[in-house]
Amino acid sequence: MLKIGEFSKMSHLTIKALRFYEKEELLVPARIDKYTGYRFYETSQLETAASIKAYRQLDLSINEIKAIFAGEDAHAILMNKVEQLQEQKSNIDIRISIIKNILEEKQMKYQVTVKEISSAIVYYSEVTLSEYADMMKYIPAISAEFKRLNPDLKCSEPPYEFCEYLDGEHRDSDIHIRYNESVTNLGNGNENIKFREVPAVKVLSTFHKGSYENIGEAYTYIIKYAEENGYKICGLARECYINGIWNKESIADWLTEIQFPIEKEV
Amino acid sequence: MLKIGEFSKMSHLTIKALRFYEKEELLVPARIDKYTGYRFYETSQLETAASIKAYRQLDLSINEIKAIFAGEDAHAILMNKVEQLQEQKSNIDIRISIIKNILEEKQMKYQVTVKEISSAIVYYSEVTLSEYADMMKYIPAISAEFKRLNPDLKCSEPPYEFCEYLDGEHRDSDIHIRYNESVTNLGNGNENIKFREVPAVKVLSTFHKGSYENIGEAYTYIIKYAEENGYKICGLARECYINGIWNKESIADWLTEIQFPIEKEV
DNA sequence: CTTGACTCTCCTCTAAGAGTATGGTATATA
DNA sequence: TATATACCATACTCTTAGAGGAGAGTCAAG
Repeated sequence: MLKIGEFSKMSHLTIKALRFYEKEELLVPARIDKYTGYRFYETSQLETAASIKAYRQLDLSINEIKAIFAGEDAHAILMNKVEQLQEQKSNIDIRISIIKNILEEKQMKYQVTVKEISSAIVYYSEVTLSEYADMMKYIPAISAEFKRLNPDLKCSEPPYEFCEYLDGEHRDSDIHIRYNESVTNLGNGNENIKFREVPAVKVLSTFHKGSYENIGEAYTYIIKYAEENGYKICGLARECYINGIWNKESIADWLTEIQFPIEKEV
Repeated sequence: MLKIGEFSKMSHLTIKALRFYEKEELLVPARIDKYTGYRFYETSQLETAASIKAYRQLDLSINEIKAIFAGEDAHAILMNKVEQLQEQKSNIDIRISIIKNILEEKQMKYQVTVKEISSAIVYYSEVTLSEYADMMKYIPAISAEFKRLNPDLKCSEPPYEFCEYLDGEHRDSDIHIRYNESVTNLGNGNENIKFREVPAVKVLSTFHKGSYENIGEAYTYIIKYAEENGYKICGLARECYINGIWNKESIADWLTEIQFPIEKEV
């Protein structure tokens, strides 16, 4: 009979771990002294101890080991574990790729995140602007027309409004855009204003601060980021206006989120 | 000013996470109502929220993010993180390889673990046996001679005794072996009994149960295991006698540990 | 005034032990 | 026999990054 310290040395498991395994009923001492509470192990229990240690080194949880000891299909459990490990590995690969990407850039002006956007009902309107600056006249006009047609229809809270650029390329004139704003229900449209449901989607998101002049950088960055980290863009970018001339005096305070729908992580 | 629920929706962070980030002083609401305790955020804080989210997706800890926000060298932190992730990945690779190895075997008779053996002083004796069965006469004789030479020298508790096979191949006769037993101090030797210090080493370990007849299986298994999982064997195998004829009647209860020194995980 | 939607704080829970405090036990020595 | 030391016991807290829930206060609409 071995006291816990001796058994600990022979099994190369810590005393803490041995006591813990007893509590978990994974490795119960052969005898426990009734009066002193001292635990006594048999050398034959070294085998079980070694099994536990081997399984733990494979990253199996205590419960998985218990299941194996209880006679559950060890093969299935191990195959399952391989899958888990593979997935962990591919997650790590993505992270490494992203960090390396950031390190190469030497600066971290843009932080890109993955978000799940849930589906929403929006009213929308398409128009061709002669120049970018017309946007700030166009949006209030659309918004006003929507309100006139649907005086009782509420916009979502918090608001979700975004612009899509339909040309698929950057333009300084004749900019064909679609303005969207999320609402609670379908409403009345006309030739300018229509309704649709935009489906739930994953997006790559980043925030651009300040003037719209150099917002192109954010687009460039996020597109490069997607390419280099294995995300596939599967839709038009959404430009979401959070702060701008309508509520912030200082251009430095303007804030715009850019979202790129993606298919899935590869 | 946005209430926590609104800010949560816009930032795609949970309310729980936002309150947690406040407690950690990572993202403190722009204003907290003195009487109600309600948190109010500014839209401009979405940027910080996005940064936190981006860093979390890269698996940076809260403390690392705090360090970056506090102006510490983000580059260094990220490079450090890449190293961490690489290491995690190679650990996972080893585990996957081992599990696949096990799955191919279809049976799991042997569990292999990695152990750190600390350095020890041993007395040892080398001899050539005409047959394997002579071992059980030889060991008690050595042990007796050691005691005669060193009546006051104690063996380690718990005992650590092992045999090394010096031939580097399996033999049925003329077996050249070295028997070692760990003691607390150097002692008196002679032409049969010598002392040395065996250095600390990592070993692959497995337990063999039952008769010595088919102990070769354990050797085969562990060698194959080492090869297939990138461990490099860097020394003679040690056969450690735990239970045997001297204390167990039933052959089925005999227990032997086999240890293979390894260099490092590749 | 009530209802329902929000929000608050405070508590516990996660995995697998490590660390520490306090007190009992075994054994060797003086 | 008394004690010093090594060992063992239980019980508590701590680790990550929040999630889940209880119970109570707050806000806006009807």
